[in-house]
Amino acid sequence: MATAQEDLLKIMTDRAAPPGRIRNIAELAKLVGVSAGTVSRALANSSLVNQETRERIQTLARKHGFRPNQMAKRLRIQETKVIGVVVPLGHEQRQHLSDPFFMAILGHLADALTESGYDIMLSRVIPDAEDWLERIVDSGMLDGVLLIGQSNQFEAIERVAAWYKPMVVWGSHRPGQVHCTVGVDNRLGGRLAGECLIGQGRKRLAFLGENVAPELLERYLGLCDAAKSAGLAVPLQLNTHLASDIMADEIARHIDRIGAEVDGIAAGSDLIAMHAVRALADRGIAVPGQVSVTGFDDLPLAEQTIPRLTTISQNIAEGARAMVTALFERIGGTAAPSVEMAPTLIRRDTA
Amino acid sequence: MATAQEDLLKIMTDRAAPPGRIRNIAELAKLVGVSAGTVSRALANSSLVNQETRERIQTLARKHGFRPNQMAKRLRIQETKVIGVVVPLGHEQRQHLSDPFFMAILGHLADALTESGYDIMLSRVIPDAEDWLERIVDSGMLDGVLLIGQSNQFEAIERVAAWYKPMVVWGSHRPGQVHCTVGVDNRLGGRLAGECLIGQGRKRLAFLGENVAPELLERYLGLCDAAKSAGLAVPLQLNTHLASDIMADEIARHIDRIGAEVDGIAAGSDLIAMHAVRALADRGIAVPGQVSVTGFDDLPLAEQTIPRLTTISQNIAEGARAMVTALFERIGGTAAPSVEMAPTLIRRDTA
DNA sequence: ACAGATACAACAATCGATTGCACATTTCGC
DNA sequence: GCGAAATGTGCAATCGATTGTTGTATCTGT
Repeated sequence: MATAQEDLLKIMTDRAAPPGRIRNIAELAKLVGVSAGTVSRALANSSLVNQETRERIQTLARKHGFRPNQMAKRLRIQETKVIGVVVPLGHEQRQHLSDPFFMAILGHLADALTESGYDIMLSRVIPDAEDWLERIVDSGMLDGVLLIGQSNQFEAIERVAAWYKPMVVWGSHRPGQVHCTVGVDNRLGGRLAGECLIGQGRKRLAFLGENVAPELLERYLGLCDAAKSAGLAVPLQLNTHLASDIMADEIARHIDRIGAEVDGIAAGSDLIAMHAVRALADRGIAVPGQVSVTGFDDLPLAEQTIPRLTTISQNIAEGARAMVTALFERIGGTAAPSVEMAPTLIRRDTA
Repeated sequence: MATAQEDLLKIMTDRAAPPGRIRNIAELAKLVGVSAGTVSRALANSSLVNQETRERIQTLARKHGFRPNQMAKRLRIQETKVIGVVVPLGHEQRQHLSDPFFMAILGHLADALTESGYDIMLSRVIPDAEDWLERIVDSGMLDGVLLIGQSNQFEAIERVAAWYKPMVVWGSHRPGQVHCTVGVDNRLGGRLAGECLIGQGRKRLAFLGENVAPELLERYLGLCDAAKSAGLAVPLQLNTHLASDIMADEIARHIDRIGAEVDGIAAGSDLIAMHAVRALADRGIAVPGQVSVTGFDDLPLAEQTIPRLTTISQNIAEGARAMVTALFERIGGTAAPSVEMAPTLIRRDTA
């Protein structure tokens, strides 16, 4: 006696396999009256099989809604047409995948990859295990890997890059590194931000961000460069987490604490800048009247805030294209080099 | 004589397979001196194989950095542990994957799915071919599918849902539909927005959005309900595209055209609302002084704009969880029903 | 009419893992 | 010391497609 649950399951299973449904090439072959090999070739439109038979097979396949199993195909072909897009969250486990910078670049990557017939496998990895990257790269499911950000995993990335070539990383390029990166010159970017602030007559600078991820560290160093050139004191370094929910509070506390000590803030990202502007506005501090603020990234939303964000542009679209191009070259066997793009200052309303 | 290119290729290939590298279970088996089956069981930590042998195999595997090919495993197991997350862009081909609403929900889905040990395959589909969804569902690569939005593909979704059960869709629920949706009551949401505007004394309402996707249409109808109840004229329906770059211009033009005719704007999404506020501010029209604006979605950034957006909250996090829960039930064989969540008004600064 | 070329299609190996079944070796009870 | 149970391992089939090789008609030219 079947239970209601079993009945339901049965119904669902039956539906999932309606009477005429063909599950694999062998079944279709039997139906048509040819061998599996011929069906395979026919579906691939190979000229090795008679035009007439080919069409007969194709229409029958269409009629029954048959599509060859990709898993099997890819196992055989040894090519998956899947690219892994990975966000390592080493130092910042609470950072969310919905981080706007990540999402912006993911969008462009998705566009570029789908156009080339690749699928995207998304992983948000918290590198708890030592071999997190090896596990991804070695899974046999991916033709290549794109890493968004280096986090604090520089060594792990280098280790894998030594033998796994089809991998491109968004981030900073250190001299002598093995892995292929695409990114902007973060130090120059930081310097541009600093020069912009200094150009507005700001003298007491601060950097709002963190110093674990190499990218952000470099931005801070660039800011220091600018301050030094102008004969100003070393800018403050204020740490914030990158998870959007706690970031707001942290920034608010920073603002409360530093108060009038600072008149120019270079934020590590647009998101951080937005929170800072928000916190300043809440306290009646005019931006850019009393304090100037710069962002970093030039996300689409930097233009939509009120006031509009002055920021350092990363040209994310171009960066994504560069990553994909480099990756394809590497999949093809060419040792594509790293790309470093020049950041530009986008002057809007906050500085 | 090898060319430089070939040399490079050779070097890279060699590196990709360092001397001691094990490529499959058979090789490892030979190395250990047991059969492939035993290795497979050992790596799965099966108690069927002697503790000692098991450990020997495991340490050897670790030493050589061997990891079984997932593609082969999944083909055999008939379970992929991959969920497809698909954005159909039927009526709005230019809409970008980086649409903030999509990104927000994707982030939460990614969190929920990775926690349960599933990978995510991302597809941004422009449904040109009739059978786009069949192709995805039938690829044999996915254990289940999550669709973000129905676009104008209601029929295609219904057709597939008739036989493919492990699929959950974010969107509106029409009476009698087969496919399982999770979403808010969009009509009620529209009504709430309308009531909010009317409560501020607004009398000449407009809806900014489009009327092709069922979700947005329902929001407009809800707004109409509110207007009718209050004895006001039928609200204007102003179409905009959803691609962020053209949206800005379109909205600006709408604002220029309707000018003083309208004093309350219910936007179809937070993004649209932000652009509207921006356009109004650019023209010196005070928000909410002269015109009130409501958004829809309650994205994280709705709270970060200045002024903060008054909006209808979708509770995206909860929605994402509901989608994943329903999907898992369906994968397990239970016919999980649709979920309709209640939207709530979040009163901030723009209305 | 016959050697040789051409066109199709079947056969079987292969991709790399999993797993039911059979078989061999201990271990144990009595 | 013998049969039964327990334990551990190997063999071979299987998942579903692709593709090199082989084999058989059919066709071409002379």
